[in-house]
Amino acid sequence: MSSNLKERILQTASELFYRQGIRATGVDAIVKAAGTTKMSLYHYFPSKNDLVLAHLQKTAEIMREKIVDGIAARASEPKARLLAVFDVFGELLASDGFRGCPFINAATESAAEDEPFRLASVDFYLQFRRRLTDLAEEAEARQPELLARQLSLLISGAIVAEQMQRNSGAMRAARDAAEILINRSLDGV
Amino acid sequence: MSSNLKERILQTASELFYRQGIRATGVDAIVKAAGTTKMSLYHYFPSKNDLVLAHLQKTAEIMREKIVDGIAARASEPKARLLAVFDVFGELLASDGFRGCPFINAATESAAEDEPFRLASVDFYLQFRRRLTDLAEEAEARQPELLARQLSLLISGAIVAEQMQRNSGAMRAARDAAEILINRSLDGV
DNA sequence: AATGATACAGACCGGTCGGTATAGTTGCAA
DNA sequence: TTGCAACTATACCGACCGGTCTGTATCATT
Repeated sequence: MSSNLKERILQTASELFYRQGIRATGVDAIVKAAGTTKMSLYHYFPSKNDLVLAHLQKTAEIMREKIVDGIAARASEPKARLLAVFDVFGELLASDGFRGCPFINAATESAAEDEPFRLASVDFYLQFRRRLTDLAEEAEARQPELLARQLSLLISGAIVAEQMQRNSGAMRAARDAAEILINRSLDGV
Repeated sequence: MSSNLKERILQTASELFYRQGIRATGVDAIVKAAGTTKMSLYHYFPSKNDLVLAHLQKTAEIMREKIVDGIAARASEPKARLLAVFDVFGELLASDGFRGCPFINAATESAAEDEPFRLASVDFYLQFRRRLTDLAEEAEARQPELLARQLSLLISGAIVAEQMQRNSGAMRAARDAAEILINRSLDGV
């Protein structure tokens, strides 16, 4: 049985990293918010970087789950499932603590090209696009890869737009555009 | 005539802010790279925040110029000018030092909702969308605001996609999608 | 009663942060 | 030649950074 202190530290760190940014969140702040001590934190996570990495991996898992479940709960037909992705994200963008995509943010905060948690972010992004490609193939799109890439552009764009300005209806506009692109790619309309 | 030391400091700071991030760039690093001293820097810019603000304003002006000139150099017909925007950005994304959109990055780095340089970023974003709306109106799009917003989503999305993975052809895919949306909005095809 | 794991308490390290103070140097104009 | 402004040089400030240190309290197992 894994320690729940470790979980609590990771949970607290995740929230702070997402809310304030990774660089902007000091180890002391995490320790204080989690109600523990530095020694305990460094017992479970050898360095801040390891903690960041754990945060990104956990977040990736949660996000994947939310997306998959959200799609399944909304639609079963291939074409409708492609559109459901936008509804899932629309809900995420509308939630209170929304501060943009954790992975885009992390990639932006990491200066160097090869920083470990930059790779984790890229990884999530590629996996997400892969998932969209699968959906596009199931829907028998004419160019599944192209369609998936375009839909992912719309989603990423809407995320950063909403991060700039809340309640701008960005995801709604993205969904409308997606509908056109999907129809065009499926029926040639 | 304004001092060229001030210009040199601002220029140096701009490069470092963009290349390494704003938070990650210390005042000492700027001073050293510009070959001057802290006292001179603080003579022209009362605080690092003022320097950041000046950097964003200058960058915004340069970007606006590049976009306007780039469009004018490529097309004159309203519809072609809408598409030319994507070619302009395509060139920017392909340039060597590309590290994403300075304004998206700045907005991501600013934790608080009301940080001054977050507002500067939002401002540029809104002005850009406004410019797209003007182009869409000139092209007699049926819903100029909606079309402009959707095109801006594609562009923002392509920027962050390219930031995650270089030479991914994101802007090309965005352009293809844009063509479909534009045609649809103009001719009802 | 002794052991070992878990966690807490808090001082401490070298280094960097943004920003300031004081003093010295240059070059140009009256 | 004097004076003044632009600029340099450098030491310094308190605060914070990530990370390590010694030591102690708790508690279940043996």
